[in-house]
Amino acid sequence: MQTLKEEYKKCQCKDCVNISVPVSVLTDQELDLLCISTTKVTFQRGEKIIKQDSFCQNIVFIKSGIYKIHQTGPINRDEILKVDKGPQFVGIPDAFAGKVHTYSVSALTETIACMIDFQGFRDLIEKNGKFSTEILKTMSRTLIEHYGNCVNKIQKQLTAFLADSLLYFTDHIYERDEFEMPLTRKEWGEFIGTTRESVTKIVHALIESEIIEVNGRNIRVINKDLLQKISNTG
DNA sequence: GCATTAACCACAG
DNA sequence: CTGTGGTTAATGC
Repeated sequence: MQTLKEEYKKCQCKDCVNISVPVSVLTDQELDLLCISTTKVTFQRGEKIIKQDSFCQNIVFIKSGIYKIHQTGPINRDEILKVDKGPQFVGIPDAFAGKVHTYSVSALTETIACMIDFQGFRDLIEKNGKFSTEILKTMSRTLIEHYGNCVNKIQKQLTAFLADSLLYFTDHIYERDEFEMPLTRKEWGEFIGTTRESVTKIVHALIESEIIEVNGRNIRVINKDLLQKISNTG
């Protein structure tokens, strides 16, 4: 019987440095429930955290690391729907919508993920209204983001949308103007809905215009104002 | 018509 | 995995 007690002792959710807003409103008892339902796993770049078309058993809290959410479409082509970094929940919509994952989540850098058993998670949703509200808030935010992103993608020309992606990496992901692009050219193309060849060509045009400097995976934005302008003017 | 945008293809580091 | 160049199709003056 020491097992259960040990489990409780080992519970780290309470002291997690990446604790999310929803989890911060849980009671001690509920935190224990969360811990029992959670297993921490580390993923290397390229490894799938959630696999499209697989049985949906848990939702995932990305503790740290950069990941992509991607879906294989009807013509066997992968489209990257979102790139983001922890801390963040992923996979919640699938878990509540059906039994099967409709998209994959893969690590782009080393990623620490907390795999949370769906039953346990659902118990918390049903038990704690404040927790549910916070989860609903984060889900709403990402949904609105997706709407905006979708319209951008359709209306903007490629150069503008690629500029968007650069600004997304500098301002949101890395919060600095020089960074190491976690996507290959092919993935970058999948991210903005184009081919790797087009990415190469546009990137070169931006280098020519002295808007960015590129050294392999290393990218440095040197004229953000102009980049912003390109992003705005379709 | 002519120019621009971007996909597709093939070949080469 | 990337870069390059040629070709092709669609769209817009």
